[in-house]
Amino acid sequence: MARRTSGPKKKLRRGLWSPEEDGKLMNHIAKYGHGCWSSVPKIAGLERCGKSCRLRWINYLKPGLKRGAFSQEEEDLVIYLHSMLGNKWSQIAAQLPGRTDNEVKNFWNSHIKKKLRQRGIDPATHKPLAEASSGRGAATAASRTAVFSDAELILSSAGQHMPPPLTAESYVYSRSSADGGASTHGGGVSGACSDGSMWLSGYNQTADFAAGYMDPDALHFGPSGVPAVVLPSVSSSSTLNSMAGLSPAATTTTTATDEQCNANSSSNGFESTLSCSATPTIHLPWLELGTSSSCAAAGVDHYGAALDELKWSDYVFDSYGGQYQQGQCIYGDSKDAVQFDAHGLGSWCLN
DNA sequence: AACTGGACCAACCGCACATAT
DNA sequence: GATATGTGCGGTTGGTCCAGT
Repeated sequence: MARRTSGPKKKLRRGLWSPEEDGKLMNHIAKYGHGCWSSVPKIAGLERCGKSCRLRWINYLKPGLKRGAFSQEEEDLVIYLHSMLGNKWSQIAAQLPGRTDNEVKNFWNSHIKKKLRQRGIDPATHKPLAEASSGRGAATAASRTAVFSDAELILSSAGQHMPPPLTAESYVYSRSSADGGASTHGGGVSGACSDGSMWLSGYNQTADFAAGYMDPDALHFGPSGVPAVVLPSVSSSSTLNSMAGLSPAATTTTTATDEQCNANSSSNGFESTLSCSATPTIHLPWLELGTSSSCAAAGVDHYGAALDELKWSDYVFDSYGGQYQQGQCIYGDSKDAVQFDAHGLGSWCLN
């Protein structure tokens, strides 16, 4: 962070970004990478502060971002991760390929909060509202710590910018059998490795790695050679049991089926049953967890926070390897829209 | 048609932390 | 060690859209 003498203060633009500004920023980053954000606006000819450029890039322009509504699986995963991590939006977003912390945060505040309240669940504590309002369930991280004792204690002790370490108690949704069986659900695939660890796939692996969402070092290969994120094997479910114990309706049963990570939602969509082989089946009335998300939830992989370690120039020119969608237009109807070609270099999209 | 209120979301703000000088 | 600067994060704000009246 070299110090620089700032020149005369120039009035900076604020508010929404124009397509022209986006084009300038994308062209600049495609050519030079962002390097030092404070210098980006000057070099790129933008009347914005570096911070604003960084935000615009991260939240809107960066390749690989998903736009549009959250899927049910994503929603379930957000709820689960929030129950474990609290308002650690960046960590939550790291588990949702293509989603940004800002997007997750907005989605939480505008959709999920309301949804949970309608179901009588305090979105801050993930406890039933009555209990949450009785004092014991004050909306604090401390209360969550009490609920998710062993896992949460470790999570909360982790540095703010560091992904939490994994413990057996942290990820208790699935204990895989050793047969390496796989199941598909909602576009995702999960299964068990011979060492008892869990694999999960279903994302666009190339793009995800390129964007830094997943660490290739964390890969195992599932059946058919599908690269998958390896999740730690688990042998206990104390945390989930404690979660289940929060609700009078919570029950645990044991299933002896070979089904991997089944999930059944009751007809009213209020109660979900997670069922993994040789695993206690956990009913979480206040968590509507879908199948893939239940497995994905188990994969709060600590590699996700490597997300932004990669600079644009790194993943465009090294990792991306020309995998970025050719001809993708940020502004579909704009003549000024920028495309990224196979080498991640910007070009103008003329419609 | 005009107004109002709520929902949604992009962007800003303030703070904490890391690091160079 | 003190200070300045850069970066990242979470909270908040404000603009836009849309349905309801």
